Amino acid sequence: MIPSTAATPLTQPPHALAEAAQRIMQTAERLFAEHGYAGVSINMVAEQASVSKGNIFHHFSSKATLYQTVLGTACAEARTVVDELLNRDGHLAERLRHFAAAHIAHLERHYHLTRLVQRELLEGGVRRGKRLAEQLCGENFSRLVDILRHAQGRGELRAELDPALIAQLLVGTNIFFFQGRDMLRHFPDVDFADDPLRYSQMVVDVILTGIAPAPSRQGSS
Amino acid sequence: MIPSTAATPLTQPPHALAEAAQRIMQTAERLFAEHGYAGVSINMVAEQASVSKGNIFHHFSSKATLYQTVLGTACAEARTVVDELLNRDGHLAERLRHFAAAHIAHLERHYHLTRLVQRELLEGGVRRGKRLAEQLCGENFSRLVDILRHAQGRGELRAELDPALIAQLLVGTNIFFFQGRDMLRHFPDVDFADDPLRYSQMVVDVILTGIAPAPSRQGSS
DNA sequence: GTCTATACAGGGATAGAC
DNA sequence: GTCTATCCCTGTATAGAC
Repeated sequence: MIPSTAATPLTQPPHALAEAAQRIMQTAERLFAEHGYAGVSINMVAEQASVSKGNIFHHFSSKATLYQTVLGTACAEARTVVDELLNRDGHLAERLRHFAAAHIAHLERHYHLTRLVQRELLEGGVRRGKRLAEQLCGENFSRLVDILRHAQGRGELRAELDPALIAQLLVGTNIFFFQGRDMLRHFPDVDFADDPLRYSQMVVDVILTGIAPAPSRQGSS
Repeated sequence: MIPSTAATPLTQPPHALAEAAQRIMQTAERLFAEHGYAGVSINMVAEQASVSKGNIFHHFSSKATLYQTVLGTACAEARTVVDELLNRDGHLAERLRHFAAAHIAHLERHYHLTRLVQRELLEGGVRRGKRLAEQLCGENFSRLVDILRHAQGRGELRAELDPALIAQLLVGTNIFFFQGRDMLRHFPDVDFADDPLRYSQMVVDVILTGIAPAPSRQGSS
């Protein structure tokens, strides 16, 4: 259970942070992602960041503050990356393919952050879910929905579909890939567990055209 | 970090368990699901299950054993439920609709278990991922894949698609729904966060027919 | 089988020297 | 700004009474 440290702003640019503080944060990000909040001790962080325990409390007033700072800066980073890849035009199919590819690549590149967010979703409950919604994903999600809605206006997306659902589907399938990966590897039927990009392109393909055979439509890709 | 307690059999029918032990397990299931392994103390369990701390160690030799026993019996339960709903015939579309509805209802009914498995996926790493794959989901997943493969043979499913991917998509979207729910509630664009059944039916609809408008196809449903 | 008492380790956090 | 020493609490686990 993470005690709420008043209303610390979630986003906090790393301006002029002592190098020790940055090492602490990098280590903490990794450890929190791997073991969860309760599973990480300050001792662990101190050891692996090669700083003293007291030093951590000097930079971050408590364990909870450290956690929230880590989550916040990591979120800020994600926002800038995801932000730019929504600005792009062309036909919806191409844009979604590109988005999915860039998105899953980003998730893999920053897999510590990915796991951290997955954990936060799981542990955060409604209160911290709101925080995430407003400060991490809200903007990105809204833009994705907007794009889909406009495409719908142009007739590139079935009118009766909820754009928000499609957005959730696009993002969720990618995120969940990494969550199920360790299990998927052990399913003999699955051969895409080690190829995120291929996975995401296949998913987009299904989302675009469905699974039923459509003899009267030109094959995509 | 959960120490591995040798090779305890994961499935363990609750035959002739003292009622105290059952209370302990129920409480533990809930607490582990909510707070994760490291976030739960034996004191907490003892308190909320109204048994003494020592009594827990009498029934379960350690915290790790308690956790694995909880996970194991919960898994066994899930297996029997999911098992039966794959036996059903008719057109693929109808079967999948039925499956998705029953599946998401099951996940909601047993949401402690759902969260527990989500956590296990997240924290388990490759080793425990294998365990989950073999003992919890393996059978069910294989059967789902088989059904899809047969449907593919009958031409109800595009030939170039990987059945395992579709299976992962069906199951994953439902599981992820509950994970993202607390965040989804706060997105103004989202109105399905409180209606799992509707969500799952919309998802199946997309998976079946895709998002692109298809004037030349009869509407399903 | 169940509970009480207790040993022992490790956690978060603080005070104060350098 | 950084580290050492230390406090106090909580957690796991055991021994033994009922």
